[in-house]
Amino acid sequence: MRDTNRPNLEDVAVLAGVSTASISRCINNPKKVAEPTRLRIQKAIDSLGYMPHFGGRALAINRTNTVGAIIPSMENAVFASGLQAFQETLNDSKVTLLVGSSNYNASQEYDQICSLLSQGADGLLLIGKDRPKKTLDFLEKHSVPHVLAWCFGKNISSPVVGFDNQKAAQKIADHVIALGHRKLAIIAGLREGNDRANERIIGIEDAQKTNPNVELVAIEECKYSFEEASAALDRILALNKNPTAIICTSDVLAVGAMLRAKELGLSVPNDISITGFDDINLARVVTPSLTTVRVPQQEMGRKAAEILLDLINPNLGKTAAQSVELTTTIINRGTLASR
Amino acid sequence: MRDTNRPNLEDVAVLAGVSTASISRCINNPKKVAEPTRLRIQKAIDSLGYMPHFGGRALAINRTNTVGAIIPSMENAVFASGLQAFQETLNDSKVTLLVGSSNYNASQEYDQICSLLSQGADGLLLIGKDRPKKTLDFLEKHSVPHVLAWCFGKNISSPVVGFDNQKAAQKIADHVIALGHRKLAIIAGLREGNDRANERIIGIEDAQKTNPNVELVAIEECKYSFEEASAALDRILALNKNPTAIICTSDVLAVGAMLRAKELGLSVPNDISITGFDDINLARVVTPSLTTVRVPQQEMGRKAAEILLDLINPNLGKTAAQSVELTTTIINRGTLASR
DNA sequence: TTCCCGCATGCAAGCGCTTACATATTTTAA
DNA sequence: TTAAAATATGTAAGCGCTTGCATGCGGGAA
Repeated sequence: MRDTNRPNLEDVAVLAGVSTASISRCINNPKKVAEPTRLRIQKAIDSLGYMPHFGGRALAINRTNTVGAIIPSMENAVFASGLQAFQETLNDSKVTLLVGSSNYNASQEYDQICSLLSQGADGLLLIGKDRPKKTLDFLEKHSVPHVLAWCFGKNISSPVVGFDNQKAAQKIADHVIALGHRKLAIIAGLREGNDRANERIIGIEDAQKTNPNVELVAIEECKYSFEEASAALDRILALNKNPTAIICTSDVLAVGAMLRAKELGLSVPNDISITGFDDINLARVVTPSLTTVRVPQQEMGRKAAEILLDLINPNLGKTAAQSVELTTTIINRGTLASR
Repeated sequence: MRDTNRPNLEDVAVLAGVSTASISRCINNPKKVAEPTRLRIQKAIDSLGYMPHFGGRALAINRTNTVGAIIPSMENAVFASGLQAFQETLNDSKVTLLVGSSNYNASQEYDQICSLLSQGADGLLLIGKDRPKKTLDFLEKHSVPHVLAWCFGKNISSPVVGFDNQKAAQKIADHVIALGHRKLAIIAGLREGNDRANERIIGIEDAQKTNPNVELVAIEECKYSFEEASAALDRILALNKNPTAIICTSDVLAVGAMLRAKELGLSVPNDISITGFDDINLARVVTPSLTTVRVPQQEMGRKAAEILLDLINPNLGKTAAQSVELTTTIINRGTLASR
């Protein structure tokens, strides 16, 4: 079904009085075509407003210069700036980014993977390292170039760029404990299919275990929204165990808890300390501002792009794509007091 | 260059013992193929892990079932939930979304448009209505189906779904004035190439003009970041004109100003009132929470998707794609006091 | 029995682009 | 001046998929 509206190589060729091959060369490898011809071709292209047809090219070279990223959610800004950096780095190499979101759901992620690959994605950025065998097999079977981000670990067969969630969580918990807190509670994202949430919880538990006089009075899981975090705080308080600090595995949760604490007339951090995770914009804005864990978002995005590009372009002697571990930093602000 | 890794229709056809045509039909129009055959084909597809090749299909039907959206920025959450709704609505129709960002820059937007169309986008979502003639001509020349969002207006040749920024800004300004404020200042985004910022300023000016005893002491433009808004507030205060209310054309700016006011020991809203625009998450979180203008983000996203889908699928007698005007609401919270 | 109709399937062209190979032209070296 | 090499351009096949048309088959009506 020829689209008469859209000019194709043929049209340009006729107008420029050369063959389609020359046009193609002129576009992809200008030095292979003589100067005067190139000028003539360029003029024809401009006057027709010609744009190469993506599908045609994809078919011919079996490559799309497109990669996909599947993030759990676009809602909270957790992945935004990492993704932005990812995209910018790709753009520098003229690679386009396709974004999908999985809604923290493994089967939706699987569907998105299929969809993005059908779309022709040459490679994929995925968040986290735990996924169902089905997904893993699929990636393997089709030998899909991919990078995992927002996590780290040995013995992962895919290249990874991120940080050790468990250690990072342990670090902030240790910090809280060092300040004298002895009764802690956790508000975390749903662990199901979310290794980051899971590892962060484990990290906090690790910290508790190495300090026998520290008690972990509650672990509440909920979705990443203010409302759910509010409710989680209510549940924790209803236990009457009086934790002095709530360690949240995400800033969104921490802020939700803060909002609720304020409603209840509890002072943060005097009555109760709260810590976050991620250091998104929100953290700077609440009062008092949130003590949290800064995650190297931009660096992850950039690095992940570099690795993925390496993976896709069987490279000019460049070093093979390597996993990289980045570090997190505790950002001390106003929601964590000593006891 | 045959990719031997990836199975194609031929492979499936051989395995299932039918022709490629049947496979194709089975995928696109299952009822055209007999039950037993379909089962056989399905089995072959599954066992091979076959996925249709996007480029091949795009070439054959001249359609990609992909649309592009170009938003000014991913940074602040201004467009996030609108985009999310847009995407979800598209997904329901099995259409994929490609996202680009223009960085509030007309020429970057132009490049993105080219890039997305090259990628085969069947249609485009664009933010705002003012753009250079070059861009307009391009869209026209290639008769690109597109929808504009986040704005409204008569005499726009493209379908639009959004609200009247000028009226909305006038409304909040009127509201501020009705509360007794007589000296106002504005912190706005950069007008250059940003019709929303521009119209919002004009709307505030309109309100001022119809109230002769109201003075507009300063209009400061800056980028959408806390830091820039802080600086803008400093510049306004340095004028020593003592405005009692700062009307900001975005929540990000308002929050930036609030943060700075707090640093300066100014109480909001007692010493100075501040209003925002957009009603993003941030607005609920600051203390006091931000009085702002709620923008029907989700509805815009959804509607825009519906219209775009209409435009792309020359439709089954459905009504032609129509512009729709949505309304904004003033959300009274804690940063606006009466005088 | 004959004829026709509808259904399931196959055949093959063509969508726009790239590229190996062939051909024509120019440059260089001897 | 001539042969060889380098350069510029054209020819045509093929990438994977869809679809109009042709074919074959079985069942009902006459």
